[in-house]
Amino acid sequence: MGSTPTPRPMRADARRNYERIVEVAREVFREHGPEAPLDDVARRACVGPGTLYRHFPNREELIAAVYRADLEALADQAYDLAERLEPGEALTEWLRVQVGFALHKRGLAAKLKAAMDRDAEGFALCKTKLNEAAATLVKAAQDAGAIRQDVRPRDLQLMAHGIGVATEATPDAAERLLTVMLDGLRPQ
Amino acid sequence: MGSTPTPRPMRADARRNYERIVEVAREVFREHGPEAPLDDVARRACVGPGTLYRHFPNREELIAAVYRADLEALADQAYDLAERLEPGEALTEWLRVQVGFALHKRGLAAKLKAAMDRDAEGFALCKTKLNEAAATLVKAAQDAGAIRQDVRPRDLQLMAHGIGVATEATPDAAERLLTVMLDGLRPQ
DNA sequence: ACCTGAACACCGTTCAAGT
DNA sequence: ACCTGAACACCGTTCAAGT
Repeated sequence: MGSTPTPRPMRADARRNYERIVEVAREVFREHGPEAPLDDVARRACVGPGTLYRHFPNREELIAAVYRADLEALADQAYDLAERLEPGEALTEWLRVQVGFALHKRGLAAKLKAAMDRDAEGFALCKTKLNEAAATLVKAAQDAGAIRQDVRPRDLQLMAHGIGVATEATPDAAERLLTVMLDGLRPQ
Repeated sequence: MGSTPTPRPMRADARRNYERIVEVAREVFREHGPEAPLDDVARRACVGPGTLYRHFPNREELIAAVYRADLEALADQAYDLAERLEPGEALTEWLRVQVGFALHKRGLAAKLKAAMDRDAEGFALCKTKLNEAAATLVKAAQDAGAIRQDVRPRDLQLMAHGIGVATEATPDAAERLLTVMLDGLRPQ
């Protein structure tokens, strides 16, 4: 399988560069969207373009590095919500959070999903975490009779993503779409 | 307002070029997706890149020219369905068609929506047509009590778009998402 | 080993010259 | 008026030289 053979340690200066690049990339993506020139990232991180490409062979890998942490936080939140709220509410809240995440991100959500669908290396682990989190919430909600049986965890993520990207330009519609979707999720 | 002052007639050879470019662009976009090099389009249409840019100052305008007809057909279908089916069914069918349109298009749907949101000149008219078609179907369905009152025509288009782009890579999920959405649309 | 930055390739865009 | 295609600018990517 294409599993990483040995995640060999990094030399101190290499690690420093790696981390500065990720940090700078986050800023640049926020300022200029996910299509911002990678040369700008390299320049602002004070490294040559070659260094950037050594660490991140393509744009998707850099995006992965930047947003991995956010996605893992999203997975963690699922378990938090599961502890604090009843199953139906927990799932509802989580979907709300996911839509919020997709919103206001200047086309980033779409790029993120594309990268995850294409199995960008850097996403392998956090993709699993997200899937497991979704499965946990959905199963609990189904067992509690809060949502219908004929949806899969994946469906919920897709819906949240769809609503997020669709309403990116008109966030006021997001709430109405969520309402419809949540009503549709109730046992019919 | 920024309305076109006079859509001056085109010389015969200019019109020929214009139409060949649109035709070729449709093929190229289908083959290589909506990011295909415009130079390829120009080359295959046997015109210089300058000619292409004269007619279509940017990629979005070319995309508009290519898909305008499809979108107007989509609007026409709405009225067809409204005649042949009862209001609820007509709306359902139309949403299904819209999702199908967004599907299998290699990221085109997202580009299309972006272009329409940004009000690309070429879309001005067919955008209105689509909005009117959606308004007609939604009003009829609401008057018939087939769907809830608290959704707007725009919401339905956004949902269809969202489902389409979200399930582009996994079309089998589209059906399940549509079911949830349609159930959520019923008067609660 | 890793970094650097010049060099290359590609593609969108412009514009002077031609018809 | 419109078309042509060379030229330019921009940006992703590679690689030889340096540390």
